[in-house]
Amino acid sequence: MCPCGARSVVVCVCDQSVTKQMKLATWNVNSLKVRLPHLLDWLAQARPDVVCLQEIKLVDAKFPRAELESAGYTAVVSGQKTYNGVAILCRVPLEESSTGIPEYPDEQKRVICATAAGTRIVCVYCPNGQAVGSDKYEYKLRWFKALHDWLREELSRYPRLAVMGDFNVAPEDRDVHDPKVWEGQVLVSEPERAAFQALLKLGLSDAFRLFPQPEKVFSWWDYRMMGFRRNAGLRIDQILLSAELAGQCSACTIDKAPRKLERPSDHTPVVCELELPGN
DNA sequence: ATGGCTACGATCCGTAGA
Repeated sequence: MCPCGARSVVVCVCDQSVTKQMKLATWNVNSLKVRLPHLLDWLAQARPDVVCLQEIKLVDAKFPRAELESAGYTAVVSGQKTYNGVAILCRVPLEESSTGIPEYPDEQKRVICATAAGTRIVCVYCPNGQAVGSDKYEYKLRWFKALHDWLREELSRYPRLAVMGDFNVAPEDRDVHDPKVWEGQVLVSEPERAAFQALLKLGLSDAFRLFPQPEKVFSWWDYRMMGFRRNAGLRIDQILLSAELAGQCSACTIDKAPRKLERPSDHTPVVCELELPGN
């Protein structure tokens, strides 16, 4: 909005200022090969400026670069066959991109970051953890510690920082359709929630909780047991914003529409809007 | 009875996801 009161303008005729919006999104697509038609439709409809993708499940050579370029997006990719794989799509050029957590060697492609118009974007696909106490659960907790220590550095370097992705943690009971059923399970266990809270303590805000929200809004629903129809979901996909970006955030929503389509991903996009000061 | 989908890469079942 322009200070003169005009809404939804990039350049207002009142000439008092220039207002720019930046729309950020994250979506675990669970196979980019299968979901490409959904993604292209959603990009055309939602028109986000930056999109973080997780579980693309294909190698860089098979990334559908041409189709996404035709849709107006450049991309940086860290792909992997069958499992994991992340990418960032952007309507303006991406700079300073890198992959993985520095000093945390990992075969699994879970992290990619880049700078878009002066805003640092970190795309994460955090480990699932499989079951509390399993080897994969221990890996998840170690991985979160490495992410935490790295993000501390990244925040000091980039005051305009957004960490977006599938965190595989439902931060609070209100992010869980049935907390009794899930109590102590992977994705909601106390050590996982503590690891998520430690990220917030670095000075990041869960954008979704910056605003009043309806109850029982989730970002993932199990394919089984008619999870979506029963709204038996979890909010495990988040957008974390540094203080500077949180101050510019005007909305954060979860778009359920793609989850209603034929052959959907089990996750649906999380979106936030930034109001950038002009001039 | 502890399942139930979905994607993938390998077969016609196992692994993984969450």
